[in-house]
Amino acid sequence: MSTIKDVAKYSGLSIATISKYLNGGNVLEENRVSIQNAIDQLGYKRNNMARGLKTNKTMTVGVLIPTLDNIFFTKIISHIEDIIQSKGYGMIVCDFKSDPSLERSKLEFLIDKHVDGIIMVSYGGETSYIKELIDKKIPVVLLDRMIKGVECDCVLADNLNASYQAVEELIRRKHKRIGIVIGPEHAYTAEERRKGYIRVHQDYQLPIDEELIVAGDYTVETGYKAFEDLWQLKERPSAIFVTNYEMTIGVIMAINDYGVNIPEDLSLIGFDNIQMSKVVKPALSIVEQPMMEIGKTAAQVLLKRLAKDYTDFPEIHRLKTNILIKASVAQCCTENE
Amino acid sequence: MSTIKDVAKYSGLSIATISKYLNGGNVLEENRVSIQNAIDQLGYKRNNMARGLKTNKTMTVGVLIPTLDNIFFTKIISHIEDIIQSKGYGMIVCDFKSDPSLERSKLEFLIDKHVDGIIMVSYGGETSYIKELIDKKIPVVLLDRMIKGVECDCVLADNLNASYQAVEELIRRKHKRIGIVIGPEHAYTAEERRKGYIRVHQDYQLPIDEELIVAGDYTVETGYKAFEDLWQLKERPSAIFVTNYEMTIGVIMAINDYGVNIPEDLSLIGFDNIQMSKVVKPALSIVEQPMMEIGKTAAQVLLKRLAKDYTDFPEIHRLKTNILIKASVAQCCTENE
DNA sequence: TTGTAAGCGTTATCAG
DNA sequence: CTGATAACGCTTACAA
Repeated sequence: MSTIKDVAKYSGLSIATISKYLNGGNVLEENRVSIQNAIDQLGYKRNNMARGLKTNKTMTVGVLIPTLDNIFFTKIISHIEDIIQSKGYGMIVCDFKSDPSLERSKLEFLIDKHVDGIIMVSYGGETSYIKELIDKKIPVVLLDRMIKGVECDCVLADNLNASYQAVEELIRRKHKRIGIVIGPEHAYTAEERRKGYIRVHQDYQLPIDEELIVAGDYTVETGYKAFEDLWQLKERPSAIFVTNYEMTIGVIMAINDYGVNIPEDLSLIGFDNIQMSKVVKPALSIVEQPMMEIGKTAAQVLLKRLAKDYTDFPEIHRLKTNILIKASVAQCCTENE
Repeated sequence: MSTIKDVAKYSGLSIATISKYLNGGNVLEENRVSIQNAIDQLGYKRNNMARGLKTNKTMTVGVLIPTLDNIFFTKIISHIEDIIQSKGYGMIVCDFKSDPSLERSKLEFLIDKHVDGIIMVSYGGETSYIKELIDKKIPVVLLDRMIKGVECDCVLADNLNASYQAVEELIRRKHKRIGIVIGPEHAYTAEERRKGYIRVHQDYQLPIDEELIVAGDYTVETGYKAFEDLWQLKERPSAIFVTNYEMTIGVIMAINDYGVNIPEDLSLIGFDNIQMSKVVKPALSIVEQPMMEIGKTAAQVLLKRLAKDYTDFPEIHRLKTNILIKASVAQCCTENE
């Protein structure tokens, strides 16, 4: 591997001049040519480690997500990669197996790797993490969930309205007993989605039966179980809204096992995976989060901070979701009225 | 951030001694204690960039996959991350949007980032890439597909036997006209799966009708279209084997649209996504690739090379697939006999 | 505009 | 076992 020194020798100029050229400084046209020629001949490539040592930049951003098994997150980071790579940044990916206790050590790993910035979704929600990062002057963008009591850039879906709209579609179709499968109690997303459920009931002056609100922990298994809980109620719901992808799968598995007919016996709205919605029969209605927009926005905000632009800090982007109503939703059966 | 220098001052020892301690050299017990104490007090963390400049290692490995939208690849890299991180390596992820023309530039990006090793799945299959890497002494492990004419470590599923077994299950159930939806012509995986299909037909002395072999390009759309092609045949197949996940989705969508009953009208075996197989009705039979094993094995082989251990080079790991027969497969309808 | 030279924080060689 | 000291390849004052 050739170095600047080699290029200097080859072109008969000094190291400093080469460096200046490399960094876009002013160099005599004549010299530009001979430097570029030397670079081409030698196949010179700048050594990013040496550069980083000097500039204290690695040109990498850390991406910390709960799991790589979930298309919601991988779609997002796919778009993050697009954006940051166009600016020369690489993306070091860590997942913490959805285990908040791993979150900490993975974050530390990223910091040890001297990433220039971090995009993360936090399950732990500990404010101390972020404060530390801010101390170290490492820009952070939070994804999917805010952390209470911390000033931090954040990009997420408008979960409250997503939930509101989904349930509203059901209410408009005369459903009165609407089950909702939400996430774990401490999760920000779950709280928002619960609020949406409650608000739309209030707005339409429908009673709220706490029995109909079942919490899972965003896994397939708890989705399955949540359905069972709802289905064994004395007064069954006539519709169910499931608030994440994994639990939607669990619910559908349970529905198949219990021989429930969709939408005759039950209307169903799921979450997040547009592909699956087309594969199951009847076609599944879903609430779709704007993964691409989330990823791109997060990357752009981080890039902005990386460029030392701290205007509008903290930026909170609450992106609109999209709802697709398909055959899995029908007018409510009269028996429930 | 404190440096070795600070630790040296604090402990009253020299930089060289601290460095030796840090790298596991022999240091007087007395000094060990005071060094460690200094480190703790100062919160010293080794600067990996400076270290890398010296050792010419970044402690990162590049991972290049066709797309982050595909659970097959993301599951694999999730396990890669597990293994390499336990050895202190970070993972820089790039996807090339399934576009072979992007493959090259992404690979270059990774090289520019000075990754210590690379795990990649190549669609382009250009031997020059790999040769370059070998020139640069960067270990590479190929995933999912071999590249003809290149000596390189490689980890993949035993596609030929996977295909053989799936079709064999169908043959055992008296199917005689078995459609197969394979990948694009130049793809290694597609060729292997085609070979399996042909070999099992030969072994069971069944005629091969080329009409029944339809190539897609591993996308949902071509899966849909492949089904249409098969279904409009004068003599329809009584069973279909689809050889990747995306195309399986496409086929199921088409099956739903065409109102085909599974397994009465058609037996079906899909590929790769175990979750989906449980969600659709009737339960889908699938061939499952051992993603975890693929990821872990690839990471281990790379780690071995990174440790300068070149025994058994090149290692080819052809991992066994698993076949799950569920309700989507039935005995052949008599009408086709 | 160009060149000299001093670091950035490590590792590694070689005396002591 | 320990400590000066010279790299590693680059950026950046500062001087010419």
